[in-house]
Amino acid sequence: MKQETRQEEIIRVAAQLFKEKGYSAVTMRDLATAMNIKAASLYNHINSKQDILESIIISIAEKFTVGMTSVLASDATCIEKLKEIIALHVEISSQNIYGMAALNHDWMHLEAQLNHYKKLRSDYENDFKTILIEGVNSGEIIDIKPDVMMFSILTTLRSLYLWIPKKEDVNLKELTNNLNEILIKGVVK
Amino acid sequence: MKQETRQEEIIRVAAQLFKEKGYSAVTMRDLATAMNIKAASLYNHINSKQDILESIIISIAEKFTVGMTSVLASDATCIEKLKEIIALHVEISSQNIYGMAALNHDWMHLEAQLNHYKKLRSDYENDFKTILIEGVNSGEIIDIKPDVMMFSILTTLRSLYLWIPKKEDVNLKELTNNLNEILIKGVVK
DNA sequence: CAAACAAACTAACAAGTGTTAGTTTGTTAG
DNA sequence: CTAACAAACTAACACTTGTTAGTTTGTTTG
Repeated sequence: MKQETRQEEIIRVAAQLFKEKGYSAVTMRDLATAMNIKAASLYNHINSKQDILESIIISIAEKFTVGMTSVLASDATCIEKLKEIIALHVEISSQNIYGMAALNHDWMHLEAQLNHYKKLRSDYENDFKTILIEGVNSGEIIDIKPDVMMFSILTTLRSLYLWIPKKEDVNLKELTNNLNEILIKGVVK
Repeated sequence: MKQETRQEEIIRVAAQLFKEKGYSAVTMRDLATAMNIKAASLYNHINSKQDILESIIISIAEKFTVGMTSVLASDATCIEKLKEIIALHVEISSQNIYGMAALNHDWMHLEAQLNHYKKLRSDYENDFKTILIEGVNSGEIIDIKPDVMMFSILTTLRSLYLWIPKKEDVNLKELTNNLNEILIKGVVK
């Protein structure tokens, strides 16, 4: 277990605060209080409030990009690729609960990195859609607008952070299995 | 078509701004600029920034409560009740796209009405879960944790505002049908 | 011991915040 | 015409914001 630097600690605590109130509503004094120091002291470790947001969001967004690249590379069936994506979201969300909140709620407050983030996101969505379209063409998947399917599945996966149990891995495996059932086969018996 | 009062106009424009940047990041001067007046002039029509947020969120939350009450009253099957809930979300979301953004992102910035909102939300979720549990008991619905099913379906429905087409009603009917398929029967063929 | 460093501090700033007070303007009703 | 009113304005307030400058404190290293 690598020791956390003071900077990483600040970013981690900031993400927790961002989850509760959002980036804009969290002040540097709030963050300092949570760290038990004064606001000015934060600047010994970080460059700006904006930098904190960038660190949180971009690092997670890039994890998704890496994960999607590996899903695309596999020669699994479309349904299996979907399951891999579901597992990817459960994995990343469970390990970055607070960061996922910032990614979902506060990406629009990015400045220098806004376009970078947007590109990562739209590439990800395009890859996702491509997988679905292949499934439709091969007959694996129902012939409904891929946009709607992607939206439906992806918004559920993106909201996992709101809901995921911080408990043991057992529950995460079970959650993944349940999501596989629900998102792919639906809820009807 | 009832004429919109100046106050309603301010609240409508505020909701649009809130959708883009969130409640905290929108200043009264931003809102005033969007209305082509000075910030102080807003206060001839509204009491406070907080009041605007309350108007937006509570009015929509209560629409959902009313809708759920009517779903519960029907003697339809569980699957049909689910479809009614889906239709309810498409209806309310399409008519309150900006307001839904505030409801989803900024409810935590409510002050006096925070507890009221939370109660409406948890009652709604309990009613939703009750419907699912009935479906599981009657064998209509797969036997997976109702919490996970509710979470999965409800987060998709709650995010509709991000995605709904502002186009014609035809598309809304089609969207509703597609969501019925995807959320209930899944995407697999 | 002395030098170096990490990490805290106090004090302050310029800009921005929601909001109030009091006033002006133009339109509507008696 | 005048009284009433809706709706805008200017000016200002007390407070909060992110951030900088310069300093102090305690620990680690040569």
